Amino acid sequence: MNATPRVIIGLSAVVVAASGKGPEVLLSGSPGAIGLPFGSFDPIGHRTFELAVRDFVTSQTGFALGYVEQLYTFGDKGREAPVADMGQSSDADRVVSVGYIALAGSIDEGQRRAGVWADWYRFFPWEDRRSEAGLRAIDLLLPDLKAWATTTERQSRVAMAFGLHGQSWQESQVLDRFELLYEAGLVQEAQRDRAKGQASAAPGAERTFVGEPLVSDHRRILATAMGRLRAKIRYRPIVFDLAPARFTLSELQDLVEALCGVKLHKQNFRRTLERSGLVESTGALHAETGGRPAMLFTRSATSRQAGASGLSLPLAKR
Amino acid sequence: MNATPRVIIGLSAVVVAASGKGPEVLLSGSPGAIGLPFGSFDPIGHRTFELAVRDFVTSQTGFALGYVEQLYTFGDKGREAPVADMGQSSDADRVVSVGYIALAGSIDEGQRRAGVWADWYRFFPWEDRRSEAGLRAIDLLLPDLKAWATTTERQSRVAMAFGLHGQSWQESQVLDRFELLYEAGLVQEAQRDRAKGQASAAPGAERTFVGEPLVSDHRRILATAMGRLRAKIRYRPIVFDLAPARFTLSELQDLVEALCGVKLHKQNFRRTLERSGLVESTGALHAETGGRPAMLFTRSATSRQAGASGLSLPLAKR
DNA sequence: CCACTAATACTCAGACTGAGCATTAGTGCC
DNA sequence: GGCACTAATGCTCAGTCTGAGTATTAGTGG
Repeated sequence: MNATPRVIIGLSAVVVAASGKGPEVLLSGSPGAIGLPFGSFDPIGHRTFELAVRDFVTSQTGFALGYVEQLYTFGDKGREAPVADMGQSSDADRVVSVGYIALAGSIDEGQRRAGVWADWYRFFPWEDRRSEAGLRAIDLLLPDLKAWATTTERQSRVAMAFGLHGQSWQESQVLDRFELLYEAGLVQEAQRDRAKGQASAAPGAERTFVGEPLVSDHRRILATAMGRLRAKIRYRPIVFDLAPARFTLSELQDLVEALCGVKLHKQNFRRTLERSGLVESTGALHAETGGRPAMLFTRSATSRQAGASGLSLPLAKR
Repeated sequence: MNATPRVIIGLSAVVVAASGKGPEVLLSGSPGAIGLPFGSFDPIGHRTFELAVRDFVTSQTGFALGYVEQLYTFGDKGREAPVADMGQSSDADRVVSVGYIALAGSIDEGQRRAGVWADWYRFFPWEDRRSEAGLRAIDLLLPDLKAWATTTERQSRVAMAFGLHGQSWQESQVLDRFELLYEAGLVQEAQRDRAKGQASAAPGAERTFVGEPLVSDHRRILATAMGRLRAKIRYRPIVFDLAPARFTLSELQDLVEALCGVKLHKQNFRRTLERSGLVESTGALHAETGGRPAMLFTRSATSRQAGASGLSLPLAKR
């Protein structure tokens, strides 16, 4: 009975913060083996997972987390962490990781420098459709994806995920896109996991991949987090956990655009936002843009109620 | 190192099927200790959780599952299964359970009799707002809830969850409502867990609870499943995994109403459904209702594509 | 006082939604 | 065969929401 391998529960956290430039995630690890912050779950010490996550993130990075939410539990054999990473585990152990997303709010330069933060689009260049660079990333991938899509089922999946053939781009399908790229062997993790499976690490055709890899299945966890966050913006007032206490509507829009990787229609965004009752104007103005000064807003009391609704995302054409 | 308690991963499955009457879930256990089907995860034998779930449900009940989706991983100390349930585990072990929802499609009488199925509203009478009985269940709970809601924060949570004070009832907030009732001590599990914590099982004031309890935290898992399913109906064509291959629009509407526990506006339901392109008419008619015969429909090819959208739910007034 | 830049205001048409009224095609009875 | 009855299906109308523009305003820096 003791011969049965133990199950180790790892907790991984996608800690998201918004700096001036856009969404950033907290990383840990050494160059070449970068990953999300993680810790293993102590069955004695911790009453709930969520408390454990708050605990280890704070002790590892000094950050106190605000909003925390469980994402998904990942247990696929062959995609888990290289065993060496997990401290006291042994070869026979099975690592299961429970992924969490945590919002660290808006951070200042000091806090930013205290941790290792990275723009999340470094790992998912194709998810940023605000810039030419992101659109180019997709153009780079498409030929290979199309070559891989030999069946109509695959073709349809590619079309839906990447918004081809008149399908619209769904910003929250981050995981679908990543899994497609993984299956098609177009992200580095796929090659790594296959090599592990075959034991003989055939070097294979050296190719350059689009987007940086992460340790273990952490890029998959990050994709899950991005997708969840992007979806949740639409039905829960969750942006405000990333925005500063006072903001102009343009700043809020920039934040939402950065998170969702799309451009929004300015006037319509402001219209639905004001109607929603989620924000209320402080009297103050903010005059540092060189144009007409903007009204500063705060989230309203109703936006804090459990069950408050989210934002609508009026896309800008093109 | 062997003194550290092991972590046991339990898998629980909410297997949903639609019989003629409405949504039913598969149960296991003996009278007085009814729960969801569950099995423990074998770290060696199973490559992924999902495969493990399919495996143990099929071996325990003979059912082949269709759609399977991970719900949530529950790990709170104090709400987990009584240790005796888990077979070979010992007292010191920590049980973590990964909940899944599975759709078993539409079942016939034979299949129905082969397993122990129960209308899910037995456990959540207040979730069924189609009938007077369900509305009465809420009336029974409200006085106690209001008595419990001593702070404005609690009052606001109650109002949002149960659609008080002009808030609208959100059919997918099943878990919020259940957790509120748990916190307020209005479901039997709350009393049970408290007694466990205090070791001295004080009998307390014997009260009658609304809705039947389940073993461990299985009612919470079921609530999560119901909420997920109800929410997902709106954005994925998931009803069709519960509906028979051919159905009339009224039958489909009845199914949706049963799942969501609300009444829908007939003409508007049919209108949005036909516009959505999710169904297509077979030529056949179905004339057994005593009225004008209804057209039989099937789900369309596009409804099977990954990324297809869900149904809109036009509520009927009152 | 002027040019410039964002922010904010206003408008309009088309699509979608909630509600209700009207028509139709079966069944079963006389 | 005709009639009452019952669902299913069809149609209409007003109000709201959304996409897309055009227009105006209040600062800043010469």
